[in-house]
Amino acid sequence: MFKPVEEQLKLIKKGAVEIIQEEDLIRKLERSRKEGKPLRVKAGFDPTAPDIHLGHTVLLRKMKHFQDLGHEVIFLIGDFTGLIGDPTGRSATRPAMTREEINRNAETYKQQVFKILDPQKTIVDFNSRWLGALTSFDIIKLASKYTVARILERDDFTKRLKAGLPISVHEILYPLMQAYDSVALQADVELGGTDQKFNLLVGREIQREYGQEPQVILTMPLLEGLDGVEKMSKSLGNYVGINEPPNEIFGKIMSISDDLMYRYYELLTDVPTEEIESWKKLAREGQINPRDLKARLARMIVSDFWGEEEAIKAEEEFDRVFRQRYLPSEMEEKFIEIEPVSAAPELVDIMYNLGLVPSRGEAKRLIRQGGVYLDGQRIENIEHKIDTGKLEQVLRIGKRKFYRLKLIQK
RNA sequence: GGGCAGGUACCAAAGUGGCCAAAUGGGGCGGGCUGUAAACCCGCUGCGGAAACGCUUCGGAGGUUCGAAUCCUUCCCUGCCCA
Repeated sequence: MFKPVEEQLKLIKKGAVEIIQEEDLIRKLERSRKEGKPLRVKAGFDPTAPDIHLGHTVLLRKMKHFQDLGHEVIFLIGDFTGLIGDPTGRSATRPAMTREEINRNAETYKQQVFKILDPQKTIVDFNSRWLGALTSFDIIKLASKYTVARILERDDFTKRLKAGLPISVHEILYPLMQAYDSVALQADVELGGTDQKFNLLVGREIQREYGQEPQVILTMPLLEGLDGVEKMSKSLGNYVGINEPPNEIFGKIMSISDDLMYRYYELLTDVPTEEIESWKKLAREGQINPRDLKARLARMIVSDFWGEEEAIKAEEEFDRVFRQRYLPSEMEEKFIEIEPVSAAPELVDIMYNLGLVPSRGEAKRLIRQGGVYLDGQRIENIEHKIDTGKLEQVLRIGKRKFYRLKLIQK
């Protein structure tokens, strides 16, 4: 049933940053093979942001590898810990989520992750199931198993402490809660980004405290966002959501730097590392245009989530709009009602009233800076009035936003 | 509980009675260059106004003053030291 340990290990290690301890993993794999019992592999996700982006898929792809090897993968939704808020990055107090919201987010989550994971083989669980059932007594008992000094070793905390930023008591509890998840699930392996290393390690210690064999931890690199510097995250706005329309995904991938492109190949596709390296060389020598490599990457990523056909369509559309400078094949339609007698409306008002810009000032700014076009004609005058004789015209704002304006005579 | 230092725009951070819609950097947006690259260069970045200018902003509330981000009172929040 299970492949030889050596072979499994090779797939597991692909792309991983660190495995602690590798010997433990080998031992667990050997035992699992001998007893015909799959390993329990856990990875936790925050329910407050059910929008999965490419950054998450690095981890999901690793989970998939374990599934393919026949192991039991637990997709853990941290609905309880989510209420505490992960100490990484201090956001404002989170509003308490209702059960319905959590369920709804969980559904959204599932629908998205199953684009990568095998739904038949994935166990979805919620940590409120056991964390919510802990009594104060249980929590104190749990808290007694770790020391403040050790918690404060954590890099985020050290930094915040040094910078004079607040750390709330409940945040100190966060790693312990996450660690307890591993106890409750009797996890053999826990996966996470490199930023999770600390939390994952606490899991090992706490499991030991509760008389369990410590889990093996495997960390995956954090995917850089579109800017190529910060890690991909929704709040930084440098992300590609897997639910985004094919054209969007394609366009976003095309806008990344060449260096980042190779990184994405590495972490988001199954293209072997050696091949990526050889492309790099060919591109440097001018034998391939990096643009073509990038288009290929974009196509691969789009087809992961939307299928081959959509990917090809997205590429065609991209070429059409940005290489050949044609209009997009589909544009959002906006309707404008015109009073027959009154004067023609100003473009600024139209942009503002349709909600395309946040204020009239912004609309004027865009026009002054030459970023607004009507039917391909750059508009220079901020007092420009639209031609009411044309019942349909194309409004372009900046490089990417196109709208089909339709006038309706009242 | 006591003492001290702070809270400024999306973020960081200057500003300590009028010249402050508030320096500077980052981010964002627009333009240029291009491969919709990246890097780089230029511009913009509270709201209204063509402009002049007006209006609303500097933790909250109140006050002093012709005039407050700046001074006073009070409340809330954060950090440090002491207990």
